[in-house]
Amino acid sequence: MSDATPAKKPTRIQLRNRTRILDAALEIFSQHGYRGATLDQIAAASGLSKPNILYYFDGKEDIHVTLLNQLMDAWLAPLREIDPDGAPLEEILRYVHRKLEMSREFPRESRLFANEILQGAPRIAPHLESGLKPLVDETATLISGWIAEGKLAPVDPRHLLFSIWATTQHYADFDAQVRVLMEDRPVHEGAGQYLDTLYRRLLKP
Amino acid sequence: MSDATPAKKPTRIQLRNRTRILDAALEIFSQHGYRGATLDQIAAASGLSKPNILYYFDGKEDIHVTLLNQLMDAWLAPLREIDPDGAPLEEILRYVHRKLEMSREFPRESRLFANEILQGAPRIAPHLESGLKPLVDETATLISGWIAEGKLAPVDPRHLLFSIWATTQHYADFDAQVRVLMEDRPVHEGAGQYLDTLYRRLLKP
DNA sequence: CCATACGTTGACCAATCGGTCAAGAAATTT
DNA sequence: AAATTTCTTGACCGATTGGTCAACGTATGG
Repeated sequence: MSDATPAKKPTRIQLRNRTRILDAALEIFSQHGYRGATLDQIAAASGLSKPNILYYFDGKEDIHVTLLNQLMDAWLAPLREIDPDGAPLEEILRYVHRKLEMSREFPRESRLFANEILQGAPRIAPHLESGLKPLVDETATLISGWIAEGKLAPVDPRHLLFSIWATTQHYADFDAQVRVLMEDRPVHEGAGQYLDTLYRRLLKP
Repeated sequence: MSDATPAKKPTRIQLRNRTRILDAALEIFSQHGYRGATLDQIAAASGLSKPNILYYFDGKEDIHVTLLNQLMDAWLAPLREIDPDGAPLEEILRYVHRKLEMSREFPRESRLFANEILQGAPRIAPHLESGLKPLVDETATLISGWIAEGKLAPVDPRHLLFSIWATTQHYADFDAQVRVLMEDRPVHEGAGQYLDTLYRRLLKP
């Protein structure tokens, strides 16, 4: 986006170290939030010195913003993959399972996002407005069309999306609570089956 | 609970100031998280000086723990009010609406809780184990009984509770996102109607 | 009205924070 | 292998943090 620097050619070392830093930062930020994370923690987790980290990024906020930018793309991808020409119910269910899978595979990303929204989205608000909102509007129109054609039971498309996000991301964001309450039970399998039932019964015309 | 101090008689002033501090702290903690909140912010918000705050509480963590303790009670109350002798579907739906109402009326408490769980529940874990878990086990047994009697459609009771928490608390915890996507639309009314439909269709035998 | 406990605060402190800098170590180019 | 760019870091800095303390008000009961 705002790439003012020409940034001619990223060295092997640059690429490797930037990746290391971002991975360590994702771990720390998602665990402690923006304010709770410290550069020293990120330095320790990445195996680099603090000044060295500041050599690759302009500062703490720069690292955080970079992470959020990367995150938004991955976050929106599943929504983009909903096929307007597919079978409506199956398309929605595929989206649900995809989101649930992301909660299991990328819990740190989910928590990073949750932290940011919880604090009022101070750094990601522009992305919500310019990236997420148009896509949600578009998807809502698509779903409304499906409903009008009688291919889905009538529900508010936006609240439907909210509930899908809430129920799937819950397993990543509230993992600490889920783990206490589920003890040794297998969580993911049960969740997949439950959510499938939930949205199938809701949406079947 | 762990009231080691005799604490003979709380003065009028003590009660008033402790309340002030806790209210201010709830505002600050829920907005910035534990680490993001500062005693100076809490002092400013409560209208007291920082040393005065330390006169009423042993420290930052003491304030936070006190808030979480108060919160757990309020959090469990609706779950306790599910009537084993009531009509199953209506009891669950009443619980859903009650939780949604709490998200609207006490969003700060919801966000405080979400923050704590997101960080791995470092300070509230004991309460989850000793307070929430037994109650959830009990409720799960109750719901399983209702299902066995054919009064509810068969679903995993624990995942059902997770989805209720997730969908209702979402409107408080992700308010920043919801507000962007809903613009001027009335959020709460639509949410109530949507969730009613969602859980009615899921649970109707 | 005064003694004693309660309440309040400005000034201060050690620790930690994000960030700087100069100087040296490794690569890379010539 | 010399020159030049890239990479790395120990030492340091000002600002902020949670918390302390001595001194000063203020309520209250005898």
